[in-house]
Amino acid sequence: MKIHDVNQFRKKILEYYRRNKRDFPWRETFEPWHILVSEVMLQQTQVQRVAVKYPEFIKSFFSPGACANAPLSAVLAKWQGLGYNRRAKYLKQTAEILVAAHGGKVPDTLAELVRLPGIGKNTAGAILAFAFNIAVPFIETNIRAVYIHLYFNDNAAVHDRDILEKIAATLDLKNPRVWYWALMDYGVYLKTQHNGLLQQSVHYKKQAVFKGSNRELRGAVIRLLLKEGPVSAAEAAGRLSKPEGLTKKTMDGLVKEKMLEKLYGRYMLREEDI
DNA sequence: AAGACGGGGCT
DNA sequence: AGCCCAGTCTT
Repeated sequence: MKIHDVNQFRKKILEYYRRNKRDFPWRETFEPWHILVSEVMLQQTQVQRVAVKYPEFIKSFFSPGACANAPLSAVLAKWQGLGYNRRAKYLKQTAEILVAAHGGKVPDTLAELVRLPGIGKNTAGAILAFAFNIAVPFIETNIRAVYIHLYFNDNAAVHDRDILEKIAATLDLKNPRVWYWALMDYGVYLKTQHNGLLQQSVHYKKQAVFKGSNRELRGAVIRLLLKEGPVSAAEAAGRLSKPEGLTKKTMDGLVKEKMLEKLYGRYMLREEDI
């Protein structure tokens, strides 16, 4: 189905939303730091998993100051289960910048937000909409599905730049917060009804296999370091082989990739860093 | 433009 | 065995 009338399109989305709104903890607050935290957590991570971790994380790091002052290991510990651990590092760095350069507050302009580590144009747009009710076009996987289905249904190679044009043309300037919530909820629904919507995007790409990868090993090593403190490669190998069920080939990365050294450096998990 | 970057749930 | 997840950063 193709939609040519903006009002018809808006009505369709908002009507669905009125009846099927999803409730999440981060939709019960407009507090910018809390919104920012939720948006970083939600990058490439299912809402159901974030819904479990978010409240506890917010309790521990209620303000940018609380996050900035905490050791990275503490932030990482609360992050476990969400994946992509560098986001926890970005979040702490962002908190430090907010304290040092923004009076401990989240800025309300796109230009300032995208300068923060781990915050790109899409997350920045989401923060502006959900924290400040400021309307800027941004794209995200569920929104992408909506526009592909309703505006580019017969196009097998849709570019985000063309979707963004439609997003701009249909933007709700009065209440972007509700509009984007509605778009996302409708996108989730559409994806249950139609297969392969996202494959119509030229930006679609398959993920590399996780099992047996360095990513799998890194995740396991981080968990071990957070639990046990600094260890040698030999100790790590001994502790990981059984409980984590890693293959020998995967474990070789500990030595070959100098995995421990890299992770100690990246996440400051040596004795002297803590 | 392509890869790196976690981990879990669902089919 | 794949597919996908409220993406960002680096090369």
